[in-house]
Amino acid sequence: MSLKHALLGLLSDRRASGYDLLKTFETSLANVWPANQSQIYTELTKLAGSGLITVAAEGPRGRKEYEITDEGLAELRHWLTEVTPQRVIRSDVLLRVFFLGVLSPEQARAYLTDLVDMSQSGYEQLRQLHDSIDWDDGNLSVYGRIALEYGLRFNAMRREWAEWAAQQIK
Amino acid sequence: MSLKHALLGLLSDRRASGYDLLKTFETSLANVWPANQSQIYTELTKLAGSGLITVAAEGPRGRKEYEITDEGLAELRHWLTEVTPQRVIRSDVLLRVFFLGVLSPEQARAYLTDLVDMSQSGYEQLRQLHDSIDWDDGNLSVYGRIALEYGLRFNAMRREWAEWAAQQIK
DNA sequence: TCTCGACATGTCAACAGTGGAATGTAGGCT
DNA sequence: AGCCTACATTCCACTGTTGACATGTCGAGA
Repeated sequence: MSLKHALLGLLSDRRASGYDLLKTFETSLANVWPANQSQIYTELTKLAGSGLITVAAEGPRGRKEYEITDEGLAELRHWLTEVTPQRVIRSDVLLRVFFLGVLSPEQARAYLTDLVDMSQSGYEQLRQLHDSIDWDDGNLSVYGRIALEYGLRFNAMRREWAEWAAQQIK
Repeated sequence: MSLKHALLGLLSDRRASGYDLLKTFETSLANVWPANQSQIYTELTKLAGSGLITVAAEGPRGRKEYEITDEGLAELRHWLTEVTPQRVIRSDVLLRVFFLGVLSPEQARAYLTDLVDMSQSGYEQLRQLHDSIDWDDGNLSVYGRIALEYGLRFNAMRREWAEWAAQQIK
């Protein structure tokens, strides 16, 4: 159900078309809640059907600009404040760790050192992104920076863990 | 496709029935790859159909004990060594952060301090689990401890981040 | 002996997510 | 004028996930 709220969240900032939202998902939200084209258009139609958003304007090429309604904003606020977040995150990265015993110690270590690299490059990518944005002191900047900091810390943590883990294998 | 590999992984350690596997998912794998009963039974039937596992024995109450085949083991090894893990993890926790601007600063801060608590209790739960297990030096112990350590570090990281983030809000 | 809880499996509808195909338009460049 | 790219949407088939319902058996203890 989170795609719905991701779209409401983006539309709470500014009105946008499906195409605009698709671009936003490809860039800024790609690391948090990826979504593809078909999913976004389908969800927008559903959201408009239930009155949480409306078509505010139509443009060239059949472009439909959606705008959040009061009802949609209420739903977004409800989700933010009342709905308890999921406690579990499915992680195929970690799932593999449980079964590394079926591999040779060398192969298992290789998996973990690959994770070190993956985390390192993830970190650097986010660092670059961080430096390329000129942060003002608006809401989007404040919360965007907070989310980005999470990504940096997460990758740093995972890197250190994977380094430690590789050493644990005799 | 990871449920498939989770089941293969568990069966690579020892043969088990759907019911056994269900119990394992409820306890040890619940934090990494949750799965419910219907999903597990459906997947086992599919796996048996494609020859990756076989019914090795039948017991009382229609119990079917599954065993991994050589083909299944090969598939598991392939997944562990060749298939590159997903880079993105969907996180509704983090998604909310992007949109905290629609709330008052007090409400936004409350969300973050709730995350502090959630992370803290997650940490303590894992710490208890860690202390309640008597770790030998078998494969399952080695990799189980590594996975658990990940959970501890993750929760610690998230806690510190959420504390820092709450302070960023004016 | 009876009953109840744990054991054990199967099925189905609904929703969420993936990937690809199809279709067409507006505007900028040569 | 013609072409190409970016803009823009819709539909479809398939896979994965959730939750509920249905069904039945074994064994321990009252």
